[in-house]
Amino acid sequence: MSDSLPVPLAHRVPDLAALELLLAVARLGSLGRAARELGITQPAASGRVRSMERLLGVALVERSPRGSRLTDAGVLVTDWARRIVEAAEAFDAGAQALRSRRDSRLRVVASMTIAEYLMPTWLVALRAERPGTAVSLLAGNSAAVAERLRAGEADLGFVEGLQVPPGLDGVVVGRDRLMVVAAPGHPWARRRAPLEPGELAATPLVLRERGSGTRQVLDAALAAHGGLAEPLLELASTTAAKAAAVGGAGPSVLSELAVGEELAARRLVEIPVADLELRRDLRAVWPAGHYPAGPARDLLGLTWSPAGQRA
Amino acid sequence: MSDSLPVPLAHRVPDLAALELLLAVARLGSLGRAARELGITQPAASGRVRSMERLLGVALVERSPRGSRLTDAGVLVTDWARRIVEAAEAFDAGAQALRSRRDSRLRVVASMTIAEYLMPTWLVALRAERPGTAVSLLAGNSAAVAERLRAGEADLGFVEGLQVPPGLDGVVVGRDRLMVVAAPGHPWARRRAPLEPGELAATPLVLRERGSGTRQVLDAALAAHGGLAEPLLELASTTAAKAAAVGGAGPSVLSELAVGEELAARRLVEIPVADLELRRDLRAVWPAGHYPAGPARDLLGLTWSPAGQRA
DNA sequence: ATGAGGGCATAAGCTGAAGTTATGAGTGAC
DNA sequence: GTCACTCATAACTTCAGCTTATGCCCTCAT
Repeated sequence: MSDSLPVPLAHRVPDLAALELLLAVARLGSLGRAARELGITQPAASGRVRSMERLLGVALVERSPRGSRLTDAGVLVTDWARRIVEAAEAFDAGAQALRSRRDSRLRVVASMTIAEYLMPTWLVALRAERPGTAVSLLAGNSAAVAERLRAGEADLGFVEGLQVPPGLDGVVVGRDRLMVVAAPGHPWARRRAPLEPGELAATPLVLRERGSGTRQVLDAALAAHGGLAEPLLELASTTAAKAAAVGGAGPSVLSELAVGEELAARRLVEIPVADLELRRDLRAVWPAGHYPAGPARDLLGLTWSPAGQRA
Repeated sequence: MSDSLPVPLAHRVPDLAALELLLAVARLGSLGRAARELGITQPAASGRVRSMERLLGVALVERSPRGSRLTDAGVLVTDWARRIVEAAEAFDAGAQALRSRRDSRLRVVASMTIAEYLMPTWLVALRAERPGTAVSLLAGNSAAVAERLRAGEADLGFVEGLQVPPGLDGVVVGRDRLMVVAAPGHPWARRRAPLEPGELAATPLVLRERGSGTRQVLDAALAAHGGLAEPLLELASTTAAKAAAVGGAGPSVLSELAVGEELAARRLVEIPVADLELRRDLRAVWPAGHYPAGPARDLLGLTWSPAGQRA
């Protein structure tokens, strides 16, 4: 009767190699071809799929002497697997940029929020379009971004802020909105009327520390409504603030980029606020007068229309 | 000079167990505590983190005699890792529902699109709110969903369609929009003026097969504009159509749910169309007169406000 | 018909990654 | 000074997963 620890996720989900193989089988229609593509032997591929089916308790692939097709369940599983693999690709692109510090053809500096939530996608896109461009990524606040660019230590920067830092030129590549969020159990989640700005300002919140971009925007927006109350908690990272809010510590104000997953899974709910503009621009920036060329221009081109603009 | 095969992703990205460990270290502030939480020994955790750092070529954790904190790079990597782990959790929730066919407390039938793109998130949310609810999931078209519900073989269904199937009651839980998409290199991607419906109707497209929900909506919307031209390709799954469009076979019309990732990464771009309503409702449905109770009601409650409504 | 080729499964053997236990060393609290 | 906590290192063990070698099944071309 061991009250055993919860089985870790890794023991219930096939590993990346297996998921990649499944995608290859779906695409190529044969275990053997998929095996060749991944550089393993056919029996290895056969075994991987079999152990994956055993793990999941569902038949995924219909084998026949003329090839293999996905079963109905296999189609679903493969689509879900694709999500994991895509997240892994983004991870890889980001990690590679963290590693290649020096001698990169493109040196990027970005604010934390952008580096966390947007950069991996951009890097994947860049890799697809210009394979072999070595990118290095550094994260820091707006001042640090500006500093590095002016010192010639970076080719392209990204900041979220109210205006372009002095000495730099830039273009808006997207917008971000701060949202008031709370755990679904919080009283605010059951309100019918939107929150009044004054109410928000007067309530102790879970916030990032003073000096963060998020905090600055919020301070500015609430200055006209009596100013921000003393925070309930002051945390050093977006993730920590999010975790505190999910855990029910109190309402928080976070970037919509940061809470997409939490909203979708209902771990947080958005609290509408009346008449409060919490948008901020996301900008690509570079040293004044030096419009990006080469790889920097390639990356800039990728950031113009996608994701961020939808809101 | 072996022109070696590309190194598979799995060799460049740490495995799930390592990523989970990293998240635990970030949360708990100590390798040992994280190890205990995952049911392994401290040296094992220490080794896992070390090999992860070796793989990525970046220091992730700052060890000290009183605990461990993430480095700057570690914070970024951890946030990227969280995405992978969340995708894996969704995968697991979905897979578990595929497995437990019989003797489940909640039997769900859903259309393919909903099962693929929305159900995993809902299941994760349900698991968080009502742990231990055994769910079984079956996917099929609208007619099959209705059939199972009427036969009492399922407790709750989800369909995307223009109206509620006969014999069922339902509520709208979200909306979906079909989008015209093309590879970034396609001439339509460089248009300035939006596409005219007549133009769209007259162009051979990459489409799902006749009978799919997507195809029906498109047929109906273009009936007034001369009807759909003979398709360029007719494919059996959304994924196949998406892959063909990404590969440049031609423009396609797909659910916004299906193409989020591709748009963000610029593998596809949306082509605006003038004056064409391609929305469709996503509905939860149940046998007429039998409003869901128990676990079915719990799940229904989760689907009401999140994701789908934003558009 | 019959052989070639592609597809998959099984069996036997090997290897290495990753776990365990056991231990030591640094740091801070009391 | 000792206890309680951290983490690192070393030696040993185990087992998952690979490879090679084979065999069967099916289809298609000769």
